[in-house]
Amino acid sequence: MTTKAAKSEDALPDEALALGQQLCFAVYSATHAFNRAYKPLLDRFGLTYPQYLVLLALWQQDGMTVKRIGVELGLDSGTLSPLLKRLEAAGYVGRMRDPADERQVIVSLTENGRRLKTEAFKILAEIGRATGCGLEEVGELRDALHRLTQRLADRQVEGLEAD
Amino acid sequence: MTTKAAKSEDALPDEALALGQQLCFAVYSATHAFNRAYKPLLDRFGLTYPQYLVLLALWQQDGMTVKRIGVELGLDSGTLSPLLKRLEAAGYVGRMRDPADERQVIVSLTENGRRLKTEAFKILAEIGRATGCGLEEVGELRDALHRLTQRLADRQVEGLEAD
DNA sequence: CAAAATTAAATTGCACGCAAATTAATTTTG
DNA sequence: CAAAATTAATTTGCGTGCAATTTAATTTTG
Repeated sequence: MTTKAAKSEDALPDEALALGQQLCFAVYSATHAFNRAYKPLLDRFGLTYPQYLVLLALWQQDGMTVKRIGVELGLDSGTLSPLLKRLEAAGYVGRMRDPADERQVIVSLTENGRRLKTEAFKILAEIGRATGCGLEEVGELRDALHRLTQRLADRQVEGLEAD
Repeated sequence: MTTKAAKSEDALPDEALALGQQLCFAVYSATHAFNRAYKPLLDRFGLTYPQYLVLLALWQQDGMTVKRIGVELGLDSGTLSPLLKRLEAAGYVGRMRDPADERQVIVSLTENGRRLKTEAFKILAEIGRATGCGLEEVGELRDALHRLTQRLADRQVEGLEAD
Protein backbone atom coordinates (compact mmCIF):
# COMPACT_ATOMS: atom_id res chain seq x y z
CA MET A 1 0.00 0.00 0.00
CA THR A 2 2.40 2.67 -1.14
CA THR A 3 -0.34 4.67 -2.84
CA LYS A 4 -2.51 6.34 -0.27
CA ALA A 5 -4.04 8.79 -2.70
CA ALA A 6 -6.86 11.18 -1.90
CA LYS A 7 -6.84 10.27 1.77
CA SER A 8 -7.41 13.87 2.71
CA GLU A 9 -9.54 14.71 -0.30
CA ASP A 10 -12.91 13.22 0.44
CA ALA A 11 -12.23 10.27 2.69
CA LEU A 12 -13.21 8.02 -0.21
CA PRO A 13 -11.84 4.51 0.08
CA ASP A 14 -9.90 2.95 -2.73
CA GLU A 15 -12.81 0.66 -3.60
CA ALA A 16 -14.92 3.68 -4.53
CA LEU A 17 -13.01 3.71 -7.82
CA ALA A 18 -13.75 0.06 -8.60
CA LEU A 19 -15.51 -0.44 -11.92
CA GLY A 20 -18.22 -2.53 -10.34
CA GLN A 21 -19.07 0.32 -8.00
CA GLN A 22 -19.61 2.88 -10.74
CA LEU A 23 -23.14 3.71 -11.79
CA CYS A 24 -21.79 5.16 -15.04
CA PHE A 25 -20.14 1.85 -15.87
CA ALA A 26 -23.30 -0.08 -15.07
CA VAL A 27 -25.19 2.14 -17.53
CA TYR A 28 -22.39 1.85 -20.09
CA SER A 29 -22.42 -1.95 -19.84
CA ALA A 30 -26.21 -2.14 -20.08
CA THR A 31 -26.13 -0.07 -23.26
CA HIS A 32 -23.71 -2.50 -24.84
CA ALA A 33 -25.73 -5.45 -23.65
CA PHE A 34 -28.83 -4.02 -25.29
CA ASN A 35 -26.92 -3.35 -28.48
CA ARG A 36 -25.76 -6.95 -28.61
CA ALA A 37 -29.25 -8.23 -27.88
CA TYR A 38 -30.77 -6.09 -30.64
CA LYS A 39 -28.11 -6.83 -33.23
CA PRO A 40 -29.28 -10.26 -34.41
CA LEU A 41 -32.90 -9.07 -34.42
CA LEU A 42 -32.11 -5.98 -36.48
CA ASP A 43 -29.56 -7.57 -38.79
CA ARG A 44 -32.38 -9.31 -40.64
CA PHE A 45 -33.62 -5.91 -41.75
CA GLY A 46 -30.20 -4.45 -42.36
CA LEU A 47 -30.74 -1.97 -39.52
CA THR A 48 -28.45 -0.71 -36.78
CA TYR A 49 -29.81 0.16 -33.35
CA PRO A 50 -29.66 3.95 -33.83
CA GLN A 51 -31.40 3.55 -37.18
CA TYR A 52 -34.08 1.53 -35.41
CA LEU A 53 -34.49 4.36 -32.90
CA VAL A 54 -35.13 6.77 -35.75
CA LEU A 55 -37.83 4.44 -37.09
CA LEU A 56 -39.37 4.19 -33.62
CA ALA A 57 -39.58 7.97 -33.57
CA LEU A 58 -41.08 8.13 -37.06
CA TRP A 59 -43.66 5.46 -36.31
CA GLN A 60 -44.94 7.70 -33.56
CA GLN A 61 -44.75 10.88 -35.63
CA ASP A 62 -44.06 10.68 -39.33
CA GLY A 63 -42.67 13.55 -41.34
CA MET A 64 -40.39 15.14 -38.74
CA THR A 65 -37.48 17.38 -39.65
CA VAL A 66 -33.90 16.28 -39.04
CA LYS A 67 -33.70 18.81 -36.23
CA ARG A 68 -36.81 17.45 -34.52
CA ILE A 69 -35.61 13.86 -34.77
CA GLY A 70 -32.39 15.06 -33.18
CA VAL A 71 -34.31 16.52 -30.25
CA GLU A 72 -36.30 13.31 -29.79
CA LEU A 73 -33.17 11.14 -29.84
CA GLY A 74 -30.63 13.53 -28.38
CA LEU A 75 -28.49 13.44 -31.52
CA ASP A 76 -27.13 16.23 -33.69
CA SER A 77 -27.15 16.59 -37.45
CA GLY A 78 -23.55 15.43 -37.64
CA THR A 79 -24.74 12.02 -36.54
CA LEU A 80 -28.16 12.05 -38.18
CA SER A 81 -27.31 13.29 -41.66
CA PRO A 82 -25.23 10.28 -42.71
CA LEU A 83 -27.47 7.90 -40.74
CA LEU A 84 -30.58 9.15 -42.54
CA LYS A 85 -28.80 8.90 -45.86
CA ARG A 86 -28.24 5.22 -45.13
CA LEU A 87 -31.84 4.73 -44.01
CA GLU A 88 -32.90 6.29 -47.31
CA ALA A 89 -30.53 4.07 -49.30
CA ALA A 90 -32.05 1.08 -47.48
CA GLY A 91 -35.47 2.19 -48.67
CA TYR A 92 -37.07 2.84 -45.29
CA VAL A 93 -37.38 6.62 -45.43
CA GLY A 94 -37.49 9.44 -47.94
CA ARG A 95 -36.04 12.92 -47.48
CA MET A 96 -37.16 16.16 -49.02
CA ARG A 97 -36.64 19.85 -48.40
CA ASP A 98 -39.55 21.60 -46.76
CA PRO A 99 -40.99 23.89 -49.46
CA ALA A 100 -42.04 26.36 -46.75
CA ASP A 101 -38.51 26.55 -45.31
CA GLU A 102 -35.81 25.24 -47.57
CA ARG A 103 -33.36 24.95 -44.71
CA GLN A 104 -35.27 22.05 -43.25
CA VAL A 105 -35.35 18.49 -44.47
CA ILE A 106 -38.47 16.46 -43.81
CA VAL A 107 -37.99 12.74 -43.23
CA SER A 108 -40.89 10.46 -44.09
CA LEU A 109 -41.45 6.74 -43.90
CA THR A 110 -41.71 4.84 -47.17
CA GLU A 111 -44.27 2.09 -47.62
CA ASN A 112 -41.48 -0.34 -46.65
CA GLY A 113 -40.67 1.70 -43.58
CA ARG A 114 -44.28 1.66 -42.43
CA ARG A 115 -44.55 -2.07 -43.06
CA LEU A 116 -41.61 -2.67 -40.72
CA LYS A 117 -43.64 -1.42 -37.77
CA THR A 118 -45.40 -4.77 -37.52
CA GLU A 119 -42.05 -6.48 -37.11
CA ALA A 120 -41.09 -4.00 -34.42
CA PHE A 121 -43.73 -5.39 -32.10
CA LYS A 122 -42.11 -8.79 -32.40
CA ILE A 123 -38.68 -7.34 -31.70
CA LEU A 124 -40.10 -5.53 -28.71
CA ALA A 125 -41.59 -8.73 -27.33
CA GLU A 126 -38.34 -10.60 -27.93
CA ILE A 127 -36.29 -7.98 -26.10
CA GLY A 128 -38.86 -7.88 -23.33
CA ARG A 129 -38.32 -11.60 -22.79
CA ALA A 130 -34.53 -11.16 -22.86
CA THR A 131 -34.59 -8.54 -20.12
CA GLY A 132 -36.44 -11.00 -17.93
CA CYS A 133 -38.09 -8.13 -16.10
CA GLY A 134 -41.71 -7.67 -15.28
CA LEU A 135 -43.50 -4.65 -16.71
CA GLU A 136 -43.46 -2.92 -13.36
CA GLU A 137 -39.74 -3.45 -12.84
CA VAL A 138 -39.01 -2.17 -16.33
CA GLY A 139 -41.12 0.90 -15.69
CA GLU A 140 -39.38 1.76 -12.45
CA LEU A 141 -35.91 1.28 -13.86
CA ARG A 142 -36.79 3.31 -16.93
CA ASP A 143 -38.18 6.20 -14.89
CA ALA A 144 -35.19 6.18 -12.56
CA LEU A 145 -32.89 6.42 -15.59
CA HIS A 146 -34.92 9.25 -17.08
CA ARG A 147 -34.64 11.19 -13.84
CA LEU A 148 -30.90 10.51 -13.74
CA THR A 149 -30.46 11.63 -17.34
CA GLN A 150 -32.43 14.78 -16.64
CA ARG A 151 -30.31 15.68 -13.62
CA LEU A 152 -27.08 15.09 -15.51
CA ALA A 153 -28.31 17.24 -18.39
CA ASP A 154 -29.43 20.02 -16.02
CA ARG A 155 -25.92 20.13 -14.58
CA GLN A 156 -24.50 20.56 -18.05
CA VAL A 157 -26.65 23.60 -18.73
CA GLU A 158 -25.98 25.24 -15.37
CA GLY A 159 -22.31 24.42 -15.50
CA LEU A 160 -21.72 26.92 -18.27
CA GLU A 161 -21.34 29.69 -15.73
CA ALA A 162 -20.65 27.97 -12.41
CA ASP A 163 -17.19 26.91 -11.34
CA MET B 1 -55.83 5.26 -37.57
CA THR B 2 -55.18 3.52 -40.84
CA THR B 3 -52.32 1.50 -39.41
CA LYS B 4 -53.60 -1.10 -37.03
CA ALA B 5 -50.42 -3.14 -37.02
CA ALA B 6 -49.72 -6.05 -34.72
CA LYS B 7 -53.23 -6.07 -33.37
CA SER B 8 -53.28 -9.84 -33.41
CA GLU B 9 -49.61 -10.26 -32.61
CA ASP B 10 -49.34 -9.56 -28.91
CA ALA B 11 -52.17 -7.19 -28.17
CA LEU B 12 -49.53 -4.51 -27.69
CA PRO B 13 -50.88 -1.00 -28.06
CA ASP B 14 -49.26 1.48 -30.38
CA GLU B 15 -47.79 3.41 -27.46
CA ALA B 16 -45.67 0.41 -26.53
CA LEU B 17 -43.32 1.48 -29.33
CA ALA B 18 -42.96 5.05 -28.04
CA LEU B 19 -39.37 6.03 -27.38
CA GLY B 20 -40.18 7.22 -23.89
CA GLN B 21 -41.53 3.78 -23.02
CA GLN B 22 -38.38 1.91 -24.02
CA LEU B 23 -36.01 0.79 -21.30
CA CYS B 24 -33.29 0.42 -23.91
CA PHE B 25 -33.68 4.05 -24.91
CA ALA B 26 -33.59 5.20 -21.29
CA VAL B 27 -30.29 3.35 -20.89
CA TYR B 28 -28.99 4.69 -24.19
CA SER B 29 -29.84 8.26 -23.19
CA ALA B 30 -28.31 7.88 -19.74
CA THR B 31 -25.06 6.67 -21.31
CA HIS B 32 -24.89 9.77 -23.46
CA ALA B 33 -25.74 12.00 -20.50
CA PHE B 34 -22.87 10.48 -18.52
CA ASN B 35 -20.53 10.92 -21.46
CA ARG B 36 -21.42 14.59 -21.70
CA ALA B 37 -21.02 15.04 -17.95
CA TYR B 38 -17.59 13.40 -17.94
CA LYS B 39 -16.30 15.16 -21.03
CA PRO B 40 -15.34 18.52 -19.50
CA LEU B 41 -13.84 16.76 -16.48
CA LEU B 42 -11.72 14.43 -18.61
CA ASP B 43 -10.78 16.92 -21.31
CA ARG B 44 -8.34 18.55 -18.91
CA PHE B 45 -6.34 15.34 -18.93
CA GLY B 46 -6.79 14.64 -22.61
CA LEU B 47 -8.79 11.54 -21.79
CA THR B 48 -11.92 10.07 -23.31
CA TYR B 49 -14.43 8.21 -21.17
CA PRO B 50 -13.44 4.72 -22.38
CA GLN B 51 -9.80 5.60 -21.75
CA TYR B 52 -10.77 6.66 -18.24
CA LEU B 53 -12.47 3.28 -17.75
CA VAL B 54 -9.23 1.54 -18.66
CA LEU B 55 -7.40 3.62 -16.07
CA LEU B 56 -10.06 2.79 -13.46
CA ALA B 57 -9.42 -0.88 -14.17
CA LEU B 58 -5.64 -0.47 -13.97
CA TRP B 59 -5.84 1.47 -10.70
CA GLN B 60 -7.53 -1.54 -9.20
CA GLN B 61 -5.19 -4.05 -10.80
CA ASP B 62 -2.08 -2.88 -12.57
CA GLY B 63 -0.26 -4.93 -15.17
CA MET B 64 -3.22 -6.66 -16.82
CA THR B 65 -3.09 -8.10 -20.32
CA VAL B 66 -5.14 -6.58 -23.13
CA LYS B 67 -7.37 -9.63 -23.03
CA ARG B 68 -8.01 -9.25 -19.31
CA ILE B 69 -8.80 -5.56 -19.62
CA GLY B 70 -11.25 -6.53 -22.33
CA VAL B 71 -13.00 -8.95 -19.99
CA GLU B 72 -13.22 -6.33 -17.24
CA LEU B 73 -14.67 -3.71 -19.58
CA GLY B 74 -16.56 -5.90 -22.01
CA LEU B 75 -14.50 -4.73 -24.97
CA ASP B 76 -12.59 -6.66 -27.59
CA SER B 77 -9.04 -6.12 -28.78
CA GLY B 78 -10.27 -4.40 -31.91
CA THR B 79 -11.43 -1.58 -29.69
CA LEU B 80 -8.69 -1.77 -27.09
CA SER B 81 -5.59 -1.97 -29.28
CA PRO B 82 -5.87 1.50 -30.79
CA LEU B 83 -7.26 2.94 -27.54
CA LEU B 84 -4.26 1.63 -25.57
CA LYS B 85 -1.92 2.95 -28.20
CA ARG B 86 -3.39 6.41 -27.61
CA LEU B 87 -3.17 6.00 -23.84
CA GLU B 88 0.48 5.11 -24.31
CA ALA B 89 1.08 8.09 -26.57
CA ALA B 90 -0.52 10.27 -23.89
CA GLY B 91 1.99 8.88 -21.41
CA TYR B 92 -0.42 7.22 -18.99
CA VAL B 93 0.44 3.56 -19.67
CA GLY B 94 3.23 1.45 -21.06
CA ARG B 95 2.86 -1.75 -23.09
CA MET B 96 5.19 -4.67 -23.32
CA ARG B 97 5.05 -8.25 -24.48
CA ASP B 98 4.85 -10.82 -21.72
CA PRO B 99 8.23 -12.62 -21.82
CA ALA B 100 6.53 -15.80 -20.57
CA ASP B 101 3.98 -15.72 -23.42
CA GLU B 102 4.87 -13.47 -26.28
CA ARG B 103 1.31 -13.44 -27.56
CA GLN B 104 0.19 -11.36 -24.64
CA VAL B 105 0.75 -7.68 -24.07
CA ILE B 106 0.92 -6.40 -20.53
CA VAL B 107 -0.36 -2.92 -19.88
CA SER B 108 1.11 -1.02 -16.95
CA LEU B 109 0.53 2.41 -15.47
CA THR B 110 3.30 4.95 -15.84
CA GLU B 111 4.20 7.28 -13.00
CA ASN B 112 1.92 9.83 -14.65
CA GLY B 113 -0.87 7.29 -14.89
CA ARG B 114 -0.61 6.46 -11.20
CA ARG B 115 -0.55 10.11 -10.27
CA LEU B 116 -3.86 10.65 -12.06
CA LYS B 117 -5.61 8.42 -9.55
CA THR B 118 -5.74 11.27 -7.07
CA GLU B 119 -7.63 13.38 -9.59
CA ALA B 120 -10.04 10.53 -10.20
CA PHE B 121 -11.44 10.88 -6.69
CA LYS B 122 -12.32 14.47 -7.46
CA ILE B 123 -13.95 13.49 -10.74
CA LEU B 124 -15.89 10.81 -8.91
CA ALA B 125 -17.13 13.29 -6.34
CA GLU B 126 -18.08 15.77 -9.07
CA ILE B 127 -20.07 13.18 -11.00
CA GLY B 128 -21.67 12.01 -7.79
CA ARG B 129 -22.97 15.53 -7.20
CA ALA B 130 -24.19 15.76 -10.81
CA THR B 131 -26.27 12.61 -10.51
CA GLY B 132 -28.00 14.14 -7.54
CA CYS B 133 -28.64 10.69 -6.13
CA GLY B 134 -28.02 9.44 -2.64
CA LEU B 135 -25.56 6.59 -2.16
CA GLU B 136 -28.37 4.15 -1.56
CA GLU B 137 -30.28 5.16 -4.66
CA VAL B 138 -27.12 4.88 -6.76
CA GLY B 139 -26.44 1.44 -5.36
CA GLU B 140 -29.91 0.14 -6.13
CA LEU B 141 -29.93 1.50 -9.65
CA ARG B 142 -26.46 0.14 -10.29
CA ASP B 143 -27.34 -3.32 -9.07
CA ALA B 144 -30.57 -3.39 -11.06
CA LEU B 145 -28.59 -2.51 -14.19
CA HIS B 146 -26.01 -5.19 -13.48
CA ARG B 147 -28.76 -7.76 -13.16
CA LEU B 148 -30.31 -6.53 -16.40
CA THR B 149 -26.98 -6.66 -18.22
CA GLN B 150 -26.38 -10.16 -16.94
CA ARG B 151 -29.77 -11.41 -18.12
CA LEU B 152 -29.29 -9.86 -21.57
CA ALA B 153 -25.84 -11.43 -21.86
CA ASP B 154 -27.12 -14.83 -20.73
CA ARG B 155 -29.69 -14.74 -23.51
CA GLN B 156 -26.96 -14.06 -26.03
CA VAL B 157 -25.04 -17.15 -24.98
CA GLU B 158 -28.08 -19.43 -24.92
CA GLY B 159 -29.43 -18.00 -28.14
CA LEU B 160 -26.68 -19.67 -30.12
CA GLU B 161 -28.70 -22.85 -30.30
CA ALA B 162 -32.26 -21.91 -29.41
CA ASP B 163 -34.71 -20.49 -31.90
C1' DC C 1 -34.88 46.97 -47.72
C1' DA C 2 -30.01 45.58 -47.27
C1' DA C 3 -26.49 43.96 -43.92
C1' DA C 4 -25.92 41.16 -39.91
C1' DA C 5 -27.30 37.49 -37.14
C1' DT C 6 -29.45 33.20 -36.72
C1' DT C 7 -30.83 28.65 -38.05
C1' DA C 8 -30.82 23.87 -40.40
C1' DA C 9 -28.17 20.44 -42.79
C1' DA C 10 -24.28 18.69 -44.43
C1' DT C 11 -19.37 17.87 -44.15
C1' DT C 12 -14.85 16.90 -41.95
C1' DG C 13 -11.95 14.90 -38.49
C1' DC C 14 -11.31 11.99 -34.58
C1' DA C 15 -12.43 8.23 -31.23
C1' DC C 16 -15.01 4.46 -30.08
C1' DG C 17 -17.20 -0.43 -30.84
C1' DC C 18 -17.58 -4.50 -33.37
C1' DA C 19 -17.05 -8.02 -37.13
C1' DA C 20 -13.80 -10.18 -39.92
C1' DA C 21 -9.27 -11.05 -41.58
C1' DT C 22 -4.28 -11.29 -40.48
C1' DT C 23 -0.08 -12.34 -37.94
C1' DA C 24 2.52 -14.48 -34.49
C1' DA C 25 3.00 -17.52 -30.58
C1' DT C 26 1.49 -21.44 -27.94
C1' DT C 27 -0.99 -25.73 -27.19
C1' DT C 28 -3.04 -29.86 -28.73
C1' DT C 29 -2.88 -34.13 -31.31
C1' DG C 30 -1.80 -37.70 -34.36
C1' DC D 1 8.09 -34.17 -32.54
C1' DA D 2 5.66 -32.05 -36.50
C1' DA D 3 1.08 -30.65 -38.28
C1' DA D 4 -3.25 -28.80 -36.82
C1' DA D 5 -5.86 -26.16 -33.79
C1' DT D 6 -6.16 -22.52 -30.61
C1' DT D 7 -5.14 -18.10 -28.67
C1' DA D 8 -3.70 -12.99 -28.26
C1' DA D 9 -3.07 -8.77 -30.64
C1' DT D 10 -3.24 -6.05 -34.48
C1' DT D 11 -5.33 -4.33 -38.57
C1' DT D 12 -9.16 -3.12 -41.74
C1' DG D 13 -13.74 -1.57 -42.75
C1' DC D 14 -18.08 0.34 -41.41
C1' DG D 15 -21.43 2.86 -38.48
C1' DT D 16 -22.13 5.73 -34.89
C1' DG D 17 -21.35 10.20 -31.74
C1' DC D 18 -19.62 14.68 -31.29
C1' DA D 19 -16.98 19.05 -32.07
C1' DA D 20 -16.07 22.31 -35.45
C1' DT D 21 -16.56 24.16 -39.98
C1' DT D 22 -19.18 25.14 -44.14
C1' DT D 23 -23.19 26.20 -47.00
C1' DA D 24 -27.63 27.82 -47.80
C1' DA D 25 -31.89 29.83 -46.27
C1' DT D 26 -34.47 32.68 -43.16
C1' DT D 27 -35.06 36.17 -39.65
C1' DT D 28 -33.64 40.19 -37.28
C1' DT D 29 -32.03 44.93 -37.28
C1' DG D 30 -30.19 49.21 -38.46
